[in-house]
Amino acid sequence: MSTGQDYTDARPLQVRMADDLRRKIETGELGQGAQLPTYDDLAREYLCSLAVARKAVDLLRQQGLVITKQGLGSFVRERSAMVRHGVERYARHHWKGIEPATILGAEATNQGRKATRIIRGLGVTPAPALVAERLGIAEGTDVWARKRTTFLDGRPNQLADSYYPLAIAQGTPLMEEETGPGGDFARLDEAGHSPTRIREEWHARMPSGPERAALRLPDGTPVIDFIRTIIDQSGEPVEVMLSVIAGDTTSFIYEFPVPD
Amino acid sequence: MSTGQDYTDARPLQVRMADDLRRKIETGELGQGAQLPTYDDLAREYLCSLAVARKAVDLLRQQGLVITKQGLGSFVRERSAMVRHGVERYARHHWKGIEPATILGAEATNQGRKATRIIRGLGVTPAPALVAERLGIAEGTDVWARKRTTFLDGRPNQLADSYYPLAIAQGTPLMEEETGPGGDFARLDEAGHSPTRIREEWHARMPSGPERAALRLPDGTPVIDFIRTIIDQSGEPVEVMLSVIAGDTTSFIYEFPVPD
DNA sequence: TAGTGGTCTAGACCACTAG
DNA sequence: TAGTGGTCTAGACCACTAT
Repeated sequence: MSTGQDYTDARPLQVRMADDLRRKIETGELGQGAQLPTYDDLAREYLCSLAVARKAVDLLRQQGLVITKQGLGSFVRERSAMVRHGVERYARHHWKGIEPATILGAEATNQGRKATRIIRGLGVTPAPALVAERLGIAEGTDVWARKRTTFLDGRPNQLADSYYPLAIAQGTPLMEEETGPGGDFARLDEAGHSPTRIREEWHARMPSGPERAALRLPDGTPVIDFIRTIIDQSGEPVEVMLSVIAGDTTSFIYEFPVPD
Repeated sequence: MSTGQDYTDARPLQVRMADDLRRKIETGELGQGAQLPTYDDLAREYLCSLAVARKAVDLLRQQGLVITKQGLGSFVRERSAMVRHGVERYARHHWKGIEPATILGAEATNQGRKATRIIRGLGVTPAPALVAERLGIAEGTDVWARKRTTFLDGRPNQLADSYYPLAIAQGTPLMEEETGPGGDFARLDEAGHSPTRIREEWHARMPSGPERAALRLPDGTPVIDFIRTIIDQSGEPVEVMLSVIAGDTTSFIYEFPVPD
């Protein structure tokens, strides 16, 4: 066969084609950004129908290796620059220092990126179950919600919804669009609830259709379901953030002592 | 139209069908494990070809919402039980206590799961770049590698490759198949390199074909690329573990104080 | 306009499962 | 055996991009 395939290989043709292409990508024969053969070329080369050639490329798209552009072609996906989220991003001096900034803003700047954000919603809402559990209140209790989308260098990378007990947010800039220098951490601190401990819980999953659209995710890109709880000096949970984070532009680093 | 679709909806039919099905899953009309309509049913209902019905279900598979079983049907995917990895799993008393166990073993037992593992490889190997950087040695320097696959309740959930500087592993049970009670943490401790700090770095991505096969991952399941560095009492890195973790059975929890 | 990927049809035949 | 999903063919036509 012209492809050099072992004819005893019983795998479906579309899988063999995908593996051949994947090998070329991994060896660098097809470098980042390089154009793949067109569907027509693949169909000719492998003596198959267009549908099969398409399916082969689809398999690679689902692995996040390839992107397709209508009218242009299929291309080896380029690795996105990642923001690294470290424990250090929460350090007091970032939000309580000489020139206090938001957590994300300071971190992005440190890594040469630009963070922006829009407010998607602001108001009283019944606490979702995940929030209620962590705030120690009944599901459906009214809480203050602050929903926003954050962007890195113009690309959306996070759908972040923060929830505060009403008694804590009441009368503070947490209820405003702009929370001011130091962001929510500084405002909680001023309100007598100094952020003292952080709990982060997460797992990875594939995005739903609407999430893919909202985060403008390429094919084959997972998201992180992320829950952050801020705990104050008396051990009280004062904010729960539910966040969906674009998986291709985000990495995390934790460093901590071995517990006893 | 029989489906109640707005005829001005310009989205492709396959997408509308997928969204209809997704809505039924999210509202619970199609509960976990419930069978979806067959491709034939869908094609009849939406007056489309089988290929389009198939594509609609494919979209949901890629989101991890649906699994298909040849000869049986398509089903709403059931949420897998997750192991929660917390900072506490590294606690000294787990590997240095009365009845020392492996980190993973102790954690699984606590959560009512059963952890097993096989050794995939054991021997001297040139250090990969990711390892060399973190051990502070030149890429390609010989190190001791210990590659294993871990299982939870019989399902593979992690491809974990640990690398040790030769001088540290030499003459210790780290070179054996069985590292004994307390695992590698206890052996490092005995060798004068007490695990003192942990650094964990990770991001999410889609698995390659071989990884999907090795971890027996359903469609639409991401993996976590996970790098763990163990640092001893003098600040020296003594082990780097490169791991690929099944995303659908793993969640993480970190809790830590806000740094100054 | 030519060339690319995207959607869709109308089939054929194979592989697997349950009864 | 009947019914399901999986692979594949051989087209048609649309949407988008570059020139």
